[in-house]
Amino acid sequence: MPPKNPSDGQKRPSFIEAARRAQLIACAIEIIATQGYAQASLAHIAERAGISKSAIAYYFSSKEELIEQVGKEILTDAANVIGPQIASQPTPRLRLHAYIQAHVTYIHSHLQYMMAVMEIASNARALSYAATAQRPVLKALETLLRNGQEAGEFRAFDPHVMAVTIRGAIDKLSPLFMSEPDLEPETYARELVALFDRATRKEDLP
Amino acid sequence: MPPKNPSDGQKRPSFIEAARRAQLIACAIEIIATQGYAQASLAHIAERAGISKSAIAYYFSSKEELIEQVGKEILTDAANVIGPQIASQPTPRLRLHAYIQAHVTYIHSHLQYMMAVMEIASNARALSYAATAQRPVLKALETLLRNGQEAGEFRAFDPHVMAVTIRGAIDKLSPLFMSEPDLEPETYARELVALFDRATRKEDLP
Amino acid sequence: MPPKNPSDGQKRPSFIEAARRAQLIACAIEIIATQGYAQASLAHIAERAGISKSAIAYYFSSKEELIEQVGKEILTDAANVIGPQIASQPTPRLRLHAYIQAHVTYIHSHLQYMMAVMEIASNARALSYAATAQRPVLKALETLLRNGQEAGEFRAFDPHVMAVTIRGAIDKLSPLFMSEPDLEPETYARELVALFDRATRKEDLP
Amino acid sequence: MPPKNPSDGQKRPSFIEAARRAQLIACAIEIIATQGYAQASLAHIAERAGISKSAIAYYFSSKEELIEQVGKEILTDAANVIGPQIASQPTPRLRLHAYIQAHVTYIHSHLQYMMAVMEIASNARALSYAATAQRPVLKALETLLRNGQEAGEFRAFDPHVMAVTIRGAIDKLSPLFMSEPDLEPETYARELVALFDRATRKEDLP
DNA sequence: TATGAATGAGCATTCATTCAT
DNA sequence: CATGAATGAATGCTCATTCAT
Repeated sequence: MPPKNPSDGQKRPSFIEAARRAQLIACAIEIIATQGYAQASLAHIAERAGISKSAIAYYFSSKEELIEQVGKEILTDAANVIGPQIASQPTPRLRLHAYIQAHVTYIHSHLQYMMAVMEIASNARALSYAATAQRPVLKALETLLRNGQEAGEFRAFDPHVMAVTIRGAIDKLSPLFMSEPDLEPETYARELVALFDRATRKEDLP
Repeated sequence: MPPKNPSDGQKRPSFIEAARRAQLIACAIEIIATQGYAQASLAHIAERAGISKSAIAYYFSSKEELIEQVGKEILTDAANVIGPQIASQPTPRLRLHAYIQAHVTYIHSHLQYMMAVMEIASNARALSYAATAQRPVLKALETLLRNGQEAGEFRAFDPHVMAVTIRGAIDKLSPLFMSEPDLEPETYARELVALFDRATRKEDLP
Repeated sequence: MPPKNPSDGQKRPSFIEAARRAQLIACAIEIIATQGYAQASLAHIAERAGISKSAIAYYFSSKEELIEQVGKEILTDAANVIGPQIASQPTPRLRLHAYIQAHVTYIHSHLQYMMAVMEIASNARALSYAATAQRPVLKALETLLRNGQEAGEFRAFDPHVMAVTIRGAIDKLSPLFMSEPDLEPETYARELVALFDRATRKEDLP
Repeated sequence: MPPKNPSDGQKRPSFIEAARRAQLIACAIEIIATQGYAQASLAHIAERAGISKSAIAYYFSSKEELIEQVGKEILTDAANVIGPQIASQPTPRLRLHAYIQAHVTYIHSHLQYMMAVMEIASNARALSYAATAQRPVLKALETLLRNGQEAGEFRAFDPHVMAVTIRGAIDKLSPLFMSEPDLEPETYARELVALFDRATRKEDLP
């Protein structure tokens, strides 16, 4: 039962263990993304990983934990890549542009991950974090928008409505890129930035 | 929208059949919307309908068919209600306003139906129509937008991007109204109309 | 799902259902008694009954319910047979004799049932009724003994200790008859009655 | 009775082995007694012992052997404590009194051990010794009783029946003290001695 | 028209055991 | 001396489906 003391100081987390966990998470992502959450049984995941069902139990105390790790893995990576791109921008308006731009780029290049995380979000009603993880994301976006309004860059829209709509546009990206693989993300991002720039900007801005 | 009550005990064999089908569809919607797709087993549906599990097989050749009928029922009703409201508008721009307005209103007043259809869409990957049903909807919206551009009402955006984004905003409505029951649909609709009006309109329009 | 409304008025409980339930209970008893509680998996029970595992689920909502029914079935029958024999006696002393006599006879002739119920009692820590069912039995015996003391038939012993000891003697019967099949129950009963008669009776009685 | 603490780091290979074995046996007893036989998986035992599951295999060839050792350990200790107390008595009648008295006292002060051994006896049907271990105990008690009869101290009862009944009374003690922790063992012992003294003694004795 | 009965496949999980290191 | 890694078997349970009546 290795996953006892994850921070044990000296003892390295047993390289092979980390590898297996990563492998299993990767297999789970693959299956969820390509065949749907319903097909992501431990048996299927184990089969794809080429190990036995019980080996999964050896690394994850339950299926729920595995799925949670999958979600965390993906969302953490996304946040690490996208976050800095937004934060590096000097003004709210540019941050909004970066917000959209970064999301489009990341989603296009991590399609499988994104499909997986969306499958999990919609199917894992039982999983606690699935529902809760979305709120802070929305709140952060609302804050960005409100800052823009206070800075005089944005017009007087309802930040909640605007934030929800932007998230709606972003959440459409995964299935979109999935069903239209030839879609160019750069073009799409430019269009989307323009769209929300017009939707948010003050009348008298250039 | 409630299934016609089978009060009239006439001999017509197709009547009772239609009633039963409607009843089963209604029960399925209820369960899917309130308890999630995973809970919508034939056993649960039959139990709620007060009939035997095998009776379902009599009216629907498989669970898949039942779920498909549920989807069709809901989407047909929505189209019947929303469609005319859009069509009655004289110009593309007003049609877009009506498009958004009608969707917000309909979704807010048919939350259960909408939740059910979204549950189905995300969980029933096997169902063929789930993916395909979305295409014509999107195409119609794109046509509306293109008409507006041709009529000189809209600016030169990519109709595909815009259509997807509008659909994204609309698809967010069900979970939104679900988690924030006090949200006023009129206010939300007004904001959303304003948002996309700015996103679409020509610079030199008032 | 037949086990819904057990008292439905007209509708007979579907003869075949009663038969299957009885058959499954009988098979469970057999396995538990002969091979031990640990071997009484649904798979084994189904195999012995010649049906599929899922058929068990059709008649019993869970394994726990099946086991509970087994326990109830046995204890009810035992109470129905033994109870009247005790109650028919005019005095506490004779009731005690009948108590012992009836238990020895019943257990000897229902060895399998008794083995099963004891297996269940010791292994089913989780099953609620297992532990609780023993208390009233003991309390009833204590009352019998106390009545005998008040009637002047018994000496001044602690009824609790005596009751526990009598139950201890009775609980030994099943494994005893099991391991010594040639033991004559009549002789054993006579000895046991004599034992507890001396243990309970007043000095000055004949 | 606590496992000898392996404080002395000497080289003798058998010492550390004995310590580990004792430790594992102690952990097994704790778990079996407090959580039941069903919870006594090797994983749980290893966890409580703070070692790995596979280390158990190093000291015990199988789970069965471990459990057998647990049983032997407990029964040996009990025999060592109780045996001399009985043997020290000069007459069969006093030996019987000591037999009961010593058992009550030992069981009350070693409740956990006794609970463990009873759990094992009822759950580990596969273990050969479980059934066989009881026979010599019973035979010894029968001999004691027969000696008393031959010495003219006891009346002419069936020694087998009496022995089984006395064992029945003793086997009831563990669950009794468990469910009624305030029960005074001295009082209980006195009552039980009196009970069986009357059950065994000759009529004409004082 | 409707049901009760039954099934086989699949599910997540637990367990004692084995083996290379 | 001890562990981490892995497994196959088994368990209780759910489900959509089938079939005779």
